[in-house]
Amino acid sequence: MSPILLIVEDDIDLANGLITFLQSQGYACKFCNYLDKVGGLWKKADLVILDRQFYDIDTINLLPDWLAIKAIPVLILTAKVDINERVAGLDAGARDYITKPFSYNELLARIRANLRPFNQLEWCYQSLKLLPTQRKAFWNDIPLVLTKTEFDLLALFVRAPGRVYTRDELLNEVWGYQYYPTTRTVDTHILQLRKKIPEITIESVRGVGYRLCM
Amino acid sequence: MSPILLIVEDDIDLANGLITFLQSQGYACKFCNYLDKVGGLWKKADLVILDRQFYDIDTINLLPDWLAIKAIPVLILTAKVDINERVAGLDAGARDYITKPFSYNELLARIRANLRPFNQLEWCYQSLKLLPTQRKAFWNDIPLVLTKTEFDLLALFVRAPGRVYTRDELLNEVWGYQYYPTTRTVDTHILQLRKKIPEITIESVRGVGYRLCM
DNA sequence: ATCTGCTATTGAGAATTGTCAAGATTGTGT
DNA sequence: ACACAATCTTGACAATTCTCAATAGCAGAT
Repeated sequence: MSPILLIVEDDIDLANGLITFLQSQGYACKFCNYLDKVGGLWKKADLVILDRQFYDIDTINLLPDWLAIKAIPVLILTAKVDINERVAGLDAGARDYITKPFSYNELLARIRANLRPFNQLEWCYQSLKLLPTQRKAFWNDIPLVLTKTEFDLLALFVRAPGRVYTRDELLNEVWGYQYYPTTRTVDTHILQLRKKIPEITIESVRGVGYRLCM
Repeated sequence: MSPILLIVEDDIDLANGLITFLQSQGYACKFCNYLDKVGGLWKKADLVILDRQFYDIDTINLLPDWLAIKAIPVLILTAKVDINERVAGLDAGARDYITKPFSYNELLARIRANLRPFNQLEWCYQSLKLLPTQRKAFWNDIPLVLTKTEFDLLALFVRAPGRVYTRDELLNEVWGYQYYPTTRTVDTHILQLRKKIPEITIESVRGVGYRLCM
């Protein structure tokens, strides 16, 4: 399953070039040149390439709101080379800052570098260790017996400890977009996890969803 | 508990300047100019600033081994500006690549960006801190217990301190367009917030609405 | 002084979540 | 093809928490 890149750019020619190149490198690309559609696409992306100057709007002002939707790495693309501008961009939540003109190869390297944490071989949280490729989980190196759904659910939480996932988000991420069991199903599986690994705390956030405690 | 930075650098003068500056910014620094000691210090660090050219050694060749000890963000510092060199650095596992001469402020921003966990975006107002993705709120790092509605309401105010929201605006933003309880409901929740966080001032603007004071 | 809008408090009802057990589905071995 | 086991889904019910409207009293504006 190849990572999904979201490209937010007002210059369609530049975007087209980018998309062609990135697709040739095996990335699925979504393109957006309407700001009001960014929010919807953001949810489905794994990494965002964001043009800082979007017509007359400075996109870093919108960045915090978007990151609140889903915290994923953002590479800002810009013509501004001023250092204070870079600092502002990074402090707004961007992972990286690339000035135009840029080399495709460098962009690619930075995409790889920022996507890397997502396809790590090993996820750890406290004494909990997950090996996603082997689909094995351990508590203090003692193997845990988890079903497929339980593992997927736990993996999602471990990748972002402390983050609150709504039931809808969990259904999307774990069960997939096409299939919608009732939300009771989520609860039941959370219950299972809590039973199987009493050492970890999965908090309910009333009215919102669940969170793995930090 | 301040983050620990490991500085691997052969130029002691440069390192001293860096360390002085970074310590003044609240980071604990460890310095290393013997490569065989890097491994030991690596374990204890939260982030590494690595000079690419260490005497006659290209440190990116050692990077994968070090990262195997512990996967932490590495910022490479270098005089090499060539793009292929940057790509090589990032592909070796570095999170970022900074070319000399560099600005202290930009370095700082990149340290912050790389130390910040993916989901740890913050909205701050005075001693009030909100983590939107975690839906957690703190006053002076003391956690506040807020319900969903209270959190949403507070988040709205914190994102625009000083701005006056009318009751209608609050109903739209927090409760959603479709649902209209009486406006008394807003008052009740404002009251609740004031009770739970006496330190912040939510002003009533008579005849208009409410505002978070600056 | 009067009126309008704000504060404060309460309890009923609504909504959400925890828990369990039964039924449906899938996978496995014979 | 069959039986058996493991897993997933669902609905029911209880327990809990939250919301919101109604009320009364208060304060500022004109």
